[in-house]
Amino acid sequence: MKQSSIASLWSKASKRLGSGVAQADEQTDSNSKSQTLKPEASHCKESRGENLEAQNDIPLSKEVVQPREAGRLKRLRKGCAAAKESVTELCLPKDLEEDNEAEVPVDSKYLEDCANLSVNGNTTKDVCAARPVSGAAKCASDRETIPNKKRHKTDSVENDGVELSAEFCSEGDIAPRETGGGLKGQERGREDEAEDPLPDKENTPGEEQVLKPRGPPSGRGSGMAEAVGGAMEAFESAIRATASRASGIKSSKDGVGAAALAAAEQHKAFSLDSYVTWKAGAPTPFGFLCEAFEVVANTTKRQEKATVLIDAFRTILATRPEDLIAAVRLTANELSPPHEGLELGLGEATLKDVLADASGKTKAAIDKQYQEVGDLGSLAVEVRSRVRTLVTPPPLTVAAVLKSLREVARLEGSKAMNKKKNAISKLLVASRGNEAGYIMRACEFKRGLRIGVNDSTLLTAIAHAFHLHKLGCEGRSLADKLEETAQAVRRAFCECPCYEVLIESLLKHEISELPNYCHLVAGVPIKPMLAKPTLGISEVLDKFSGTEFTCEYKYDGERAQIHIVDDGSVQVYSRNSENSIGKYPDAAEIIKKHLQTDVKSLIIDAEVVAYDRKAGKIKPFQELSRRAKKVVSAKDIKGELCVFAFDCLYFNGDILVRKPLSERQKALRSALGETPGECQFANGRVSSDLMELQAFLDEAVNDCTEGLMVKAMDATYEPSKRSTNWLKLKKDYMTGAADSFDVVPIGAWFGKGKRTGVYGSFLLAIYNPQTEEYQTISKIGTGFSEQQLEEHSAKLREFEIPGPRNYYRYGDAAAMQPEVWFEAKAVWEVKAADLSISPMHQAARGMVEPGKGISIRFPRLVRERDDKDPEDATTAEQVVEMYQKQAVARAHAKPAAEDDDY
DNA sequence: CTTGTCTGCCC
DNA sequence: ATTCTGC
DNA sequence: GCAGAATGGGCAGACAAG
Repeated sequence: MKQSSIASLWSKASKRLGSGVAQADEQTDSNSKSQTLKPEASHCKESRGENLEAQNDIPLSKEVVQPREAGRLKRLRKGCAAAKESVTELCLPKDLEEDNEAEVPVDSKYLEDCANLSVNGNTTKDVCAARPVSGAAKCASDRETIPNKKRHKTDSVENDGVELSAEFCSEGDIAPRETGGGLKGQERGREDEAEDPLPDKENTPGEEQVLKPRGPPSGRGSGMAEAVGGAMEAFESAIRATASRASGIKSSKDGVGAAALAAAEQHKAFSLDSYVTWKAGAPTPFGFLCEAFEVVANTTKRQEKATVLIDAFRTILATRPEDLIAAVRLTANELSPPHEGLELGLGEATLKDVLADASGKTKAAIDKQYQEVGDLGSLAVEVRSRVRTLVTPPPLTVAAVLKSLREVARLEGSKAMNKKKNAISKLLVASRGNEAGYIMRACEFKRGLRIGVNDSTLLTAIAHAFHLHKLGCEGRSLADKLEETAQAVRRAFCECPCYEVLIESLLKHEISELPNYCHLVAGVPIKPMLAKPTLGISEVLDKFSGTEFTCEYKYDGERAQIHIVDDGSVQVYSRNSENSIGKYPDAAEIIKKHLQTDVKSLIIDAEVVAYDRKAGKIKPFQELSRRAKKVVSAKDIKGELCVFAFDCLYFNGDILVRKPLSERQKALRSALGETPGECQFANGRVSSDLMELQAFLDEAVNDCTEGLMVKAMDATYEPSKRSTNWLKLKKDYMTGAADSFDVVPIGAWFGKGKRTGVYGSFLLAIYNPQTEEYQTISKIGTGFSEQQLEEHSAKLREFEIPGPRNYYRYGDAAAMQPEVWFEAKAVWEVKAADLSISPMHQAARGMVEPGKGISIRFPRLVRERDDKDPEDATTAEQVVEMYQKQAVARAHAKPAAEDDDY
């Protein structure tokens, strides 16, 4: 049985159904409606109703849990109550009824997947396969080598294989747990906290005893499903207890001090038994991770979030260390390291389709519910909770979920969307409790998991978990040691941003050896250093007073980290570590051509910019973005470019990241030569004189760049950090220096996540007195404080009209149809960086380019203009004027090569 | 075949 | 990209 | 100040729909 995970069943079913995948898929589609699930049995109704009642008040995450106004909460309740009326049915993919085997979480295919994520020749394979050496880890993992393995496997077959094929109502078991996971659970958590602020070391004894079905399986009956149901309650309570203990920690002003110390104390109370309620060594249940997510999502305290994750990871380390990579991947909300380029290919629209299909509701109904709930995750949980499945597949495991998602990502070709949708439905069908929600969120890569955890927090948790697991809580200054490990792990990840490599190294080797296995190397992109926005030259001088600094042009192109690997090959990586060699083969050639003779390996940081060599001028960003992403031959390349290099991170085996900028600049100049218009060093100047800097900034803007980057000469390169050692200075940050517009909000979209219940974005229009039209110029969604957003939402609600006025001009694409229309009343001042010819927006339509309007780049709200009427809004003519001014400025720019005057 | 929608990734 | 917010 | 989560325009590419 090579692949028996839930996801792989699809392909098996395909084979059964027909000779080819595509054909099978068609059949699946046409059959799916007839595979409708049994309507809920009437005897279940009551309990389900209760369940719903409770659940309505229990959104998945904190954003929804804590609406800022009572009104919003009311709306939410109302929405859910309405939804409750509807009949639901779940349409299962045809093959599911036979999907009753145990999942095999770490099978050979999975190991292959790991191996494919090789970095730098080091595959993950050996490590995945290798057994952890360290003490506690020994107890767990190997089904092959660990003595009690055989028993486990047998159990697993019995439980998963036989029992689950029988029809039974697992929801009955799961439902109360969901209730616990939601609002009631929260209240309970708070009570615990209040009554029992000091943790008792035994960890919620009563509940735990009841809920912990360890030891031999309790017969073939409830099997795995029940075990996991029980387990979820158990680790839920344990995790909550952890969280509430951690919440007692007070942060202190003196740095690492009190908070970290208190947290360190907490770690000593960690008890594996309170978490592990599934079979020792068995695959880590996905529900376990979701429960941790839930608790993490429900606190805003960073320390508390970390503690919960640390406990979860420690548990995995102690029971099934090979699951940690998958758990971390899911927590990081990535399918693979970014440079692997694996994409899910599912977004909001398609996921809503999945929910519509699964619930038997119309898309419109789902839309409406989504609008009220503001989160596809909670929506999925809700949908799943009142659907009864004929057959309940075995519980999901962490490894199986990740594997499924990766398989979804690999699906392509005609009908791919249907296949993807089916695969997701299958996961949803197999989900219990809040799992459906996190499956959904895992699919929303754009938005992330939204539990308040990103790389930085995650890395800390990984570091602490490994430290505690391997080295225990011993030592006098645990907090300091933990912090030390965290720093080492963060640094390792910065230089080698691949969780697979990181975790394997930590599993396989001593923590202290991490730098030997996880370090900067040509061929693996590192996270680029970022800059802080600043409001003006005086702020820059202020921040850098006393330090030497340099100013460089901030070119408006695409960030490119260019690697020369030892074998002479060249790679180009984007700001987000995507491999973009396909888009910039010419940049790679240019760099090759400019290498000095003794360059063996190199990593430079640069901006590639669209360029007109004949005119010797920089072209706008939009030109660059028109390039094909995958150039087949040199003739496909659209437009010339110039590489503006500004940093050097690695040179002939020397890791320069930790050296000061001054030194890195020298290295850069010794590694590369210059040719104007092909390969240049960023135009820079060293000065601390306000007037001189002002002049340089003006020059930069005149030369078609965005402004200046200001960098401390003695600073190291801080990967992925938006450091105050790099400041960016753009004209549009400075009040008065930016283009601003007085615009009229004529429509809006409902907000998601923490903006649930208010509008999330607005459609803005300028006024055209000639045509007497309001013409859209952009949407806007930033620049509001929460309070402003509430106020504006409330005010505009009064101006709501059923449809657009006939004097509104807006694009006819779906994305340009607001969910709500307004009378043209309010006037807002909006700031922007640039104007562009727009395929969507209608401002000054036809006045610059036939059939096209004008739009703005980086729009943000400045303030409301109470003093203006809508007819006083910026006019089409004024927009054209601004656009022309910008175009003329570009036309008059000096050739860039000529100002390289230093 | 063309056209429109969705997604991901640049900024 | 820009911006706001709780820690 | 950090870390996280809201949100923008616009492009290419992949599919779906017609």
